[in-house]
Amino acid sequence: MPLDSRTTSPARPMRADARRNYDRILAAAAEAIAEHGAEASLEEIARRAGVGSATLHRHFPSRQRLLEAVFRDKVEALCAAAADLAVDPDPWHALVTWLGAVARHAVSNRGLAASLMRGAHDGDPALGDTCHTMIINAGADLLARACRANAARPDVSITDLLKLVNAICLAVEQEPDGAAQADRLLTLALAGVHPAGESAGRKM
Amino acid sequence: MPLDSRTTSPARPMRADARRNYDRILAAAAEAIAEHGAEASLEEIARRAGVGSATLHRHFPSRQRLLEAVFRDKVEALCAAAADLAVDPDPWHALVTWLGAVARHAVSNRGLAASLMRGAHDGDPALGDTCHTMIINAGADLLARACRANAARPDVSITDLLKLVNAICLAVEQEPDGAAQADRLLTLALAGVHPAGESAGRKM
DNA sequence: TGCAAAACGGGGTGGCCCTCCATATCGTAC
DNA sequence: GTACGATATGGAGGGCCACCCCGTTTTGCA
Repeated sequence: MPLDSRTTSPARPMRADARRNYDRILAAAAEAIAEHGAEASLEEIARRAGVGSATLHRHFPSRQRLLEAVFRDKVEALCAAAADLAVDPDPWHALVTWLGAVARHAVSNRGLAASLMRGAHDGDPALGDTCHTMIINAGADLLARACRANAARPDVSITDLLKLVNAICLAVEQEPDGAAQADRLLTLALAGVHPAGESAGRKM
Repeated sequence: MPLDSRTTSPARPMRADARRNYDRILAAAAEAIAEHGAEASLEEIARRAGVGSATLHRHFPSRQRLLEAVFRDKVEALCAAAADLAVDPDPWHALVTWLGAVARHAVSNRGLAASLMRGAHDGDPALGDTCHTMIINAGADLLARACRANAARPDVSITDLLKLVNAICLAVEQEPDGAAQADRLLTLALAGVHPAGESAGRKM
């Protein structure tokens, strides 16, 4: 798993000490975020990692960057899950299952939802494959398949769906039974509020 | 409009200077929140109001309290709108219209959504009629009417709906075209993602 | 082994939230 | 009008934070 482009690209490899500190910070950040959420103190992360705060800021110029690095492997797992589901015989079921998985990850990794959402607009434009675009690409296939099977409305975009999922997770993030609530709300949103779902539901 | 219980209840009226500062802080907070969202600096609000930070903290022991005071009249407007819609001949339309209004308010008053959501659990329990419960009560009637008319699924609660609305607003809050996106997502969630909305949409 | 480039981190700056307490102001009783 | 207790004030200060500067150390290559 590439931790940083410079660790893999031959352009200019990281120095050994830099690499070591990078990894330490990442590990400390994962711990801290699990405990205190995405708002964890950067200074405490540096302290835990045994590096100066300047070193943390040099490796990760913004909190967003750090979150992306920490969550990258989790995001990759989601992308893999999407690939697996791409062969599910029921495209709608595949889509719904995957969105549920996204929601579960987002709820259990506090701050993932917010982090991914922010990535959409105020992240550095230079950063090509952020977690955000990775997830979008993974989901787009599932949605396209569902559309082709006429199982999803054609005017729905994957961005819409992911925003909905992230919105829900963001909202229930700090409730005790977040996972259950997220599941409930997501099901509700996907099914619609109308009892039989006839077209009246769309006239709004 | 009651600004503080002590301004109306005969128990112990506020002193004139206290009242003046209370109003100034409220006005400054409204300005600051409109500019910087609900995370606006409390110190800056105090500065704008021309009072010391201690005075702000005395009048509003928590940020939540301040937000509630600022948003109270807006919330009251929403409650009034709900009352008006309660006589709409089409209960589903009334419900949807009202939720749309809630969303519009939440988007245009950055932080309202988050503020109301937080009010649900970590607000002081002593605070009886928070904005949160005011809105819940207002919406419950509309939903009940829609249910009675078989226009909304009976297993949906007003809490679910409001959470959904707030989630959406929270998520699109800092996008440039927030209002449009919120509308889009809300419509989507209410209608469901399925094209015709047949029961498959609910099996998830 | 020598040395330039790369990386480091202590400490400073400025911001934030919140609290204490000496001081100023208000409302009332006379 | 004045005196006085209750009430309200706000500046100073503590603790925490993000972020940056720059003298020092480490690294890796020649």
